[in-house]
Amino acid sequence: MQRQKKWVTMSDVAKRAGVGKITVSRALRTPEKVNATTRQKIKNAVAELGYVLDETAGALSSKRTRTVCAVISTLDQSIFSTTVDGLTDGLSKNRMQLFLGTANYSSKTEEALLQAFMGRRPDAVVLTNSLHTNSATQNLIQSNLPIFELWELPDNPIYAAVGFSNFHAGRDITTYLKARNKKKISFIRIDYQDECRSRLRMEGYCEAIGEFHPPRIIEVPYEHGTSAAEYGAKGLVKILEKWPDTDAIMCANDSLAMGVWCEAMRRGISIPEKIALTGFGDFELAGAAALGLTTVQIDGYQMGKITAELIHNYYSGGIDVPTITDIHYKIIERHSA
Amino acid sequence: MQRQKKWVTMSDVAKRAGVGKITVSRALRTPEKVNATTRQKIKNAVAELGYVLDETAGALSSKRTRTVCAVISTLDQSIFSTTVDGLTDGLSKNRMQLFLGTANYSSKTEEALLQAFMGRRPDAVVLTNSLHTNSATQNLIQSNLPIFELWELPDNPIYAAVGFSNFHAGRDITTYLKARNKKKISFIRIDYQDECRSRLRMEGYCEAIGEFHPPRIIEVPYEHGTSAAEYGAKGLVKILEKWPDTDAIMCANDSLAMGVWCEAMRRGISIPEKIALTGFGDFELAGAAALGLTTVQIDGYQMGKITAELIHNYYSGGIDVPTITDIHYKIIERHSA
DNA sequence: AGTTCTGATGGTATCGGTACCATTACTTTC
DNA sequence: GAAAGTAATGGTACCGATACCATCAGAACT
Repeated sequence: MQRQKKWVTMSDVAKRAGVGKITVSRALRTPEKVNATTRQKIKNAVAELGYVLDETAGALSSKRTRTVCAVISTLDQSIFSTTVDGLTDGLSKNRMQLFLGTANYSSKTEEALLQAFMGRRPDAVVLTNSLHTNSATQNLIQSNLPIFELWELPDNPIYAAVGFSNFHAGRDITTYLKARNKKKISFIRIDYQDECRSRLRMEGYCEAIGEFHPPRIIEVPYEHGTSAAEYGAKGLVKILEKWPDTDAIMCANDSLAMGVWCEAMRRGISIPEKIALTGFGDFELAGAAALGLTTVQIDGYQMGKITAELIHNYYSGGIDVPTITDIHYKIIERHSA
Repeated sequence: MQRQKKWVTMSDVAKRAGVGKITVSRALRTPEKVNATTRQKIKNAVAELGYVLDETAGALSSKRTRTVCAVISTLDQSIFSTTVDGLTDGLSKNRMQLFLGTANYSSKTEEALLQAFMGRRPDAVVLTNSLHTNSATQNLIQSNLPIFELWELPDNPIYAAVGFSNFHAGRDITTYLKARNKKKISFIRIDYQDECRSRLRMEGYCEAIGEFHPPRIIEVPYEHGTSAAEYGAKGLVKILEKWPDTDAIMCANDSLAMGVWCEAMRRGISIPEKIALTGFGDFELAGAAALGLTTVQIDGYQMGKITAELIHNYYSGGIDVPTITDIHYKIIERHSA
């Protein structure tokens, strides 16, 4: 282990510029409150010394860390990655930074992570896991921090939610298939632990199917190491066995759909002629140059960016943070259905 | 804006447990130095008051923030996402947390981000962009912090590198194709700004091709909004025009390969019979249940985890951090080549 | 018995900023 | 012309931990 650099302090800058250190602080935080000449002197001193303001110390005295903690299920192959991009971009515009942690679809891990994050005294907390332990929820409420739940719109957000209705999305894409004269529609999903969003899409499917025909659902519990595409491929096989007259398959996400697609290819089943296929998420592989998959598009980047802005508003005062921010979704019609 | 919660402090805990606050600090940091009875009293007081240690204050006095700043090109559809998962997992084991920022393949943005991150006084910095501005490099060196460059092994790391040789990987997969009796091998890559890794793979390809035949390279500058699959599809078209006798295509990443694959499907070109295809990265879409793509696998999660451990070692003393940590890569043979 | 060592604990200064209040000079208002 | 207001700056007391040194009791050694 090597020695830490001796950082230049604000007092050093103040001495060099011939002013009080509080004036240096003001020149950096609220330049408009400092005379232009003084400001220039300080600016020069900062540049000459290579001074970088210590946010750590600032946080302690101002009781604002300008940090946000986000707990994500996982980033790997994940719909949340663009949201994190949006968050970091949006936050850095307001001199804020993001602490990131991954909870692996486990609300127990999420709880432990949140505990550790509380020690960082964040100004806000962002969650993408949909289910939390009781204890975690209690701690979050008691922290009195603005908590943002993303990628769904729960009935009772802890503080605020930014997302869309997975239920409605599932319902609408089912309706889309019915409108295209599909008679027998099956649904595939992976059942992740502590995760309810794909179930909500499924419930939307059930509602839209209604009396049309008995629901045809393939649900597989998630096992570590198995890829979504694999579940999709196996799902198709099961569907062909159980319900050979299926003419449309809805997948709870695009990766599943990719598995279905490839398995169909291997078996010489043409999509969409024999079976129509839809996904969810509009991943890269769904694009026209790739599978050309009809799917549901959600602007995850925007969701992150909006959340960052809401956090900023919360601390700027004046503007109330809405409990629910619906960013909507869009059905993207492509070749597969 | 609402009022912040009044946090419980260490003094509150000390009062409640009937000890000095320094003993509380010790009980939490180095429990073995505190008598078991005292420790229990403190533990009770902590639980009763719901105390969470303020790392912000601890950082100021100990001059160790227990944070790491990572600048990533992007997380969206990115090879870096598993690395970030590995980093956060590895760090949280040692009570450290990750600050994340995205630089969008621009070294200018990276420089600005690093400047902001320096204000957080991190204990280490992790970079995945391969190219940095001069000024950023200078500042990093002067910071005297351990800097970790990932996903390549540069000749002169700023401090240390954890990764593998993209050059060798590109060379080896070319050799793999030659060994399978491929006679005319083309290469496709996207030219990202401030990013050199896929160029290194290409150089590996060139070396392995040698005198075998003149290099056949399709390079397209990246434009925002165009997906890699799209570049792949267009790349195949160009190759068919320029070099109709091509019997193998190497793609600089799996997303490109997906575009090639799908375009080949649409044109009735069979893979691997007519054209063999390889990718890079072993994304989910490459798996056997999906495309069955022969590709190069890199354990990005492990890379992040190892980096977290190196950072821990750096501060634990004793163990020197190696300048180069080669995590190697593996050619995964599947159906496509 | 006197000296030294170890284990357990506490007091005080300090980390590097910002909040809060005070001061000064100069302008504006009635 | 006195009172009040405003712009620019500075002094001092914190924020909530940890570092460093001091203290003290009891064990172990000479």
